[in-house]
Amino acid sequence: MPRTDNDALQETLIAARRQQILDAATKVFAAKGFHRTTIREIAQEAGIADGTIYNYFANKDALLLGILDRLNETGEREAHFTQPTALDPEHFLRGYLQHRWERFASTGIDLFRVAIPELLVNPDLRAHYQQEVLAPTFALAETYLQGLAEEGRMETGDPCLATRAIPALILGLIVLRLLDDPCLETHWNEVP
Amino acid sequence: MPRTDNDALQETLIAARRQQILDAATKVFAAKGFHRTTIREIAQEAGIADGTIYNYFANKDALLLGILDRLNETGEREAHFTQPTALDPEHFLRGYLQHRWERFASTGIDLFRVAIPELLVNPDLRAHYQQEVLAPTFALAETYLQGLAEEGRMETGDPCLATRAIPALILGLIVLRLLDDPCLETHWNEVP
Amino acid sequence: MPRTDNDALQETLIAARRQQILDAATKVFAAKGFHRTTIREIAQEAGIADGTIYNYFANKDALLLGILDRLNETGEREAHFTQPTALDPEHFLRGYLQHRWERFASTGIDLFRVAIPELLVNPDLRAHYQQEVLAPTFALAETYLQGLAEEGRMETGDPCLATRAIPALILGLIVLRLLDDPCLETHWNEVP
Amino acid sequence: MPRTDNDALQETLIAARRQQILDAATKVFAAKGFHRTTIREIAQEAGIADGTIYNYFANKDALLLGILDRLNETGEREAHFTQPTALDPEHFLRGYLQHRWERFASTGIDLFRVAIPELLVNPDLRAHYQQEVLAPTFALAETYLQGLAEEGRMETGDPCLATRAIPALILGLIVLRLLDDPCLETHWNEVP
DNA sequence: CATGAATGAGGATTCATTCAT
DNA sequence: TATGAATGAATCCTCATTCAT
Repeated sequence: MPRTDNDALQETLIAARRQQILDAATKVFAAKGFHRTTIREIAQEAGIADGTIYNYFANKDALLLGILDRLNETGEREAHFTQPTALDPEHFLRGYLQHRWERFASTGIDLFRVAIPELLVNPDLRAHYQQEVLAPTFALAETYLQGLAEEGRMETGDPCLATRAIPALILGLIVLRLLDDPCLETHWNEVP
Repeated sequence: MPRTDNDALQETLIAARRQQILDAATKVFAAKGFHRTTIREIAQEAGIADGTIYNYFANKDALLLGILDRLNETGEREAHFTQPTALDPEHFLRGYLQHRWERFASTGIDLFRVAIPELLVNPDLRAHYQQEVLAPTFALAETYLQGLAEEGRMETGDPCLATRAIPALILGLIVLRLLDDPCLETHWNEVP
Repeated sequence: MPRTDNDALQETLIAARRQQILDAATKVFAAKGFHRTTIREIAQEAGIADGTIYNYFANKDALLLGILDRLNETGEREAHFTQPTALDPEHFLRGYLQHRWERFASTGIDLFRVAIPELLVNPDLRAHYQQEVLAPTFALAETYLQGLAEEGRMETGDPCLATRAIPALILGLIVLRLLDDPCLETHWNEVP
Repeated sequence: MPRTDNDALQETLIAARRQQILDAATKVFAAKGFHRTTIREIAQEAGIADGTIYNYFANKDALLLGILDRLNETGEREAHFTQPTALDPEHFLRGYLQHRWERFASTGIDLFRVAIPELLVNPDLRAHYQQEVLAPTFALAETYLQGLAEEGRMETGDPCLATRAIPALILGLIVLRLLDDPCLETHWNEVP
């Protein structure tokens, strides 16, 4: 099946090039901010020509969207919540946090530095992210919490605020860390 | 002493004009982001000419610094921590939070939308803010906590992380709120 | 009335600057064609900075529109047709042609070199010009012709085609001239 | 002679491919104008890859030249003028016009839309066309007219201008038509 | 001090052309 | 020959900043 093989190879190459570009973009965006970064800088970081970027992304904004999509684990996340209801809540939470933490703490922190500023400031991006990522995630979490509450395994409060507390704490720590808080930089791994 | 009177009047006028410009800048920055906002837009919002802004601020960045300085309550804050050691910790904390909350929840949230993005991304600004605001504040808080711990009124843990927890939670909630989380928008006032 | 005076002066200055820019644009467009002309070249020809052009015209296309508007004499033209019905048609036609000829032959030929190419090729521009200039002009001419026909002073044919014949001839001569026909260049003034 | 056969076949294929490309180019140029048309659009219209075009034409300008050459009937035309001197001028003219008309009215009008704009604006192209096509054609026509004049079969005037009149009229009508004159669109076939 | 026209450096984006496969 | 990804020069336009009035 030469056609199929070729197509598959093509897609692999294209995906690889896209990743290469997004890696470069993430690095430079994180260092200088979205707006202060020029396409040329990204291209140089990626070791390609300016124009090549536009063979893979429609424009500079699309680079940001591509980066944000890397934060999307919505699909994966679902699995986490539905699997292990058997465990007691505390253990589950601890395990869940551990997982998220490792993921973000290591590779993801630069993604945050890139994503948060633009999300706060760009309404379109914000709406997109809210719909595609945050809303579904919190919906899942609320469902999960309600399940626990009905089983009496957890004190009920406002499920809405309850669900937000932990992510907010994490998010806040991340932001503080990104603000160069020296204490958090030192103790980052003890946080969980 | 007419000179002095005039000078005083002058300074008042200058300060007023600066506030007028910063108000306009905050409003537009919050709506469109720092980089997407033009000096002209700020001038129009303030009802003055473009060039006039440069009579009060050296450049566009200085507007941001001016806005950030409004977040500075370091001086005030010191008073809070030193005053009421007598009260029991929980009450104090609750009262302190209430105060901070009201302040930020109302007028301050837009300031955050302006400040956070640039702080995350602009190293100079970040260093400035870290030194001038965050470090002293946390230092005070740690001192306060240690005082409590020594008096045995509070379980000791890592003072560094402990101090960060509450601000991080608040910060995280603010960021989530700024991400248009519908739940937080609705329940914003019940958060504390 | 200082306000009024100032405003009037302002408008004069603005109009003058616009003319200055359009003059430069016409010259360079005619020499190199719309697309091969850069904004920088126009600015240099006009002796101003690149950006200044954008204080007076929204974009490069607007320069073209501005130039086309100079071809608009629709309002004036109306006067021509309504005035002198008394004269016999041949004299009128001759006089009318003479007038148009002098106008275009001298200053206007470059305008044509600029306008025709883009009109032929840019549908939006074409629609605009057809509606604003050509249609009204021909409508007037047809009305005029019909008046003559009813008075029996002229043989009737297809008024539509009849009206087009003379302008088409002129237009064709202009185009041939613009194609560097040596004969027409030599005898240009004898054409009428 | 296999070599020769192959070569002939090759040339046929090459010519066919060139025509295919020029057809596509004419279509897209006429719709969007030379400068607004990209090589990619032409390639897509022709159903081939971008690069393939460069195996048949040196560059984008060469496409235009190729299209213009299709307007060249100089060789053919010569035949027309030399053949039928016997007929009386009016009949000849009428027949000649009819022929030219049918040719241009049907397939050629798009060629004009492509050619005229660039001819007006591109000096090199203009010189080329003037020398190769217009000058010889008019020379022939003038010779023909002079022949008629000498035979006394036609009133003499300025032969130069006389020769230009009819082509100019046709050209003008074509341009008016290309400007979307509704009357001419309707009555196009009655024009001659 | 206020104004706003002028400036021109800077940057995103396009696209003709090349060339390795 | 055909392909189409890569290239990078070229250009329109924006906008922070200046300065004469």
